[in-house]
Amino acid sequence: MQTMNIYDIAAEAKTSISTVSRVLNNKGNVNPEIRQRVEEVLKKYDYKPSAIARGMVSKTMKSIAILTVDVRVTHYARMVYVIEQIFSNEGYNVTVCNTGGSISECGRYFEILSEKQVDGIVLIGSVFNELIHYPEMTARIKGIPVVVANGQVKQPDFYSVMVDDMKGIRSVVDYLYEKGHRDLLYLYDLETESSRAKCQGFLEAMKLHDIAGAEKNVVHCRYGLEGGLEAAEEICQLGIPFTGIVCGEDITAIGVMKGLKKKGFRVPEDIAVTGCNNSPDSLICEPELTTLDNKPELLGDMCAQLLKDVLEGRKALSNVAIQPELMIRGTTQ
Amino acid sequence: MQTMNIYDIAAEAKTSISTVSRVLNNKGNVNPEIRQRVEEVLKKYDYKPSAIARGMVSKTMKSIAILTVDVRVTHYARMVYVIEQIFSNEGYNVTVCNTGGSISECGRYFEILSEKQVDGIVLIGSVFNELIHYPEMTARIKGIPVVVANGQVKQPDFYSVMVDDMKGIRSVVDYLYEKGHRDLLYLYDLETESSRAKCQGFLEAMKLHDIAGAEKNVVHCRYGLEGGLEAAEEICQLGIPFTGIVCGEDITAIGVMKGLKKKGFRVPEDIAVTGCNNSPDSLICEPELTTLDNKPELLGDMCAQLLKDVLEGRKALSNVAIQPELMIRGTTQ
DNA sequence: TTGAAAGCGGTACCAC
DNA sequence: GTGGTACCGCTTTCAA
Repeated sequence: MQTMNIYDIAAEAKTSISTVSRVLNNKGNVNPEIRQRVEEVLKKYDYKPSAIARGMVSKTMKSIAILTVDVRVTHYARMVYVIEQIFSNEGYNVTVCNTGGSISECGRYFEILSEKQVDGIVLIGSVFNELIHYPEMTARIKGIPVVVANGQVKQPDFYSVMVDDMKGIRSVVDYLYEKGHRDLLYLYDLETESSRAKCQGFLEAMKLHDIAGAEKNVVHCRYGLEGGLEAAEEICQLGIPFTGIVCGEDITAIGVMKGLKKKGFRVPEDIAVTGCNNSPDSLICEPELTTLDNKPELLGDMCAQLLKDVLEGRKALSNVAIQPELMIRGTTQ
Repeated sequence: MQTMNIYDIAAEAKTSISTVSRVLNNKGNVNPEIRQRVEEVLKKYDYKPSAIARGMVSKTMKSIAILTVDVRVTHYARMVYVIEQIFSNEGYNVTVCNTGGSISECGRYFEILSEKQVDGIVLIGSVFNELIHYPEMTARIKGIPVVVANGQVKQPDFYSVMVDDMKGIRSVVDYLYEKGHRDLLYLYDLETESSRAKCQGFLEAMKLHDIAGAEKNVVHCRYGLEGGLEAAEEICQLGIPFTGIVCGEDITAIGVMKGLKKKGFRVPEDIAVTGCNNSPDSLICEPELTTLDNKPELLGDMCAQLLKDVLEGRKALSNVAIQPELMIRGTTQ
């Protein structure tokens, strides 16, 4: 049994394809008797209309794409998950693209996605801010609505949901200040808009607390556990003139903590450590990590809703920024 | 400027759509002069052929789907990543579906995917073994090749790449035995084919070492950190008649370890703990977790290659099973 | 209420 | 080499 098309169904039900189409989509009036006949044939062959043929006329396959640096990063996966659930519920399918942070990879995806006429795109990660410098890339998806999660690309059809990273880190510093910490180090790894905002939040908070010279206390290291370990090494060479280390990422914070412990320092007794992301990792390490929850699920949800609004013609420009929330755990006291 | 189609291009280049199609696909011979003309028009309008229209005749949109319980689980995300990279390199796009482990969700996805005529499907996770009991579900994707990662569904068009979980756990027990352990507990959480194989591996290994009554030492707990903590509680109530705990999942192992430490037990001095998956988590916890590396990247790679083989008409039935490898770390001695 | 027919934007076959 | 044309499988308009 070859796979049936609408003509076969019409023939077997002794009617026209127009009528079959009508019962298929519940559109227009159909004589109950004929409808009955058609439905029987439909069932008999377990007929499924071709989404491709349908897409040919409707100009949409009901699909969206998510571009992310790497789904293996839990923080991104959490957003991908939420967005996928929301859109799959509406009959969309969600294609996932790992760009590795490379703009040219991103461009390659844009090309394919535009040929496949996806309905919308979600860009996860503030790396995609760079796109603003590559109009020849964004030109490839002209007309396709794009939602950037925690990033802004000021171009037509680009929308954003922001996370207030700056304020978030400020609240971390405020908290540490309250706890009596004055000598804080800020450790960042990735160099994205988001990490810059965090860094700025650190500096602003220090200034607000009248702590001078905080600029010297901003240090860069490689991303990840290894990066954190290396950073701990360096920090120890400075003789640890700090009572607290504020990190831009949980995993780096965890690495730093491991490194410090290896060197004989106690966390939090000798030195406090904080991370950012409220990742599952932060509950695995010991002590559990005080971290900034930037609510990836909420972010993903808001991105999905915003994109849906745009696709369905609503003009709901979400301007609210997500406010991270401090999760106080064992690495600070 | 409306988006151009092949007719517009042909008109502007003063030729026929056939010729445009030829230069587009580099098929057949085209007079260099005309080709030149066509290419100019193509460039001028930055023309992109519609993949949907193309799909209409070729019956494929060059897309595959990956079904997984939950991409937020790093172990799955690692496979998704690898498969996505391989297929996107070939011009495919990869849609990701989170079934939450529910067969009916899986069925819903099958329906959509079959309407969209994906070229192939990868099922990640041995939960999908259940499908064998739901022929009405698999009927929905009749004709679409499916590769199951570490699972087997004996039906036409279903292919498998297996991981030898049983042997893997056997090697864990062997190692612990060598280290002098005789009283081992096996802790499992999920109830999948894979977890059953692991459990069987445990029992077989114990039998091979002439340790009787191992069946009583198989305990179930909830999945995850919490589950592990609860399990530790229970185990402590047994008075810990064990010197080692073999776990089916890293995260559960980590939970158990945390729980035991809270109760004053030392790992590995008082009790050894092992996990399974060689997840990043296993490097975060302290001490670092001895764990079975079941090589998700390799598994993903092999699934992708197998699917490609099938799609491209090669009959490369991969029968080799992946052999997990023991990563010895700090939780055993 | 129904059906014929015109697209949708390509591919591929077949004359010329 | 080139162009006409018949599909691919639907939706939609328009007469009947």
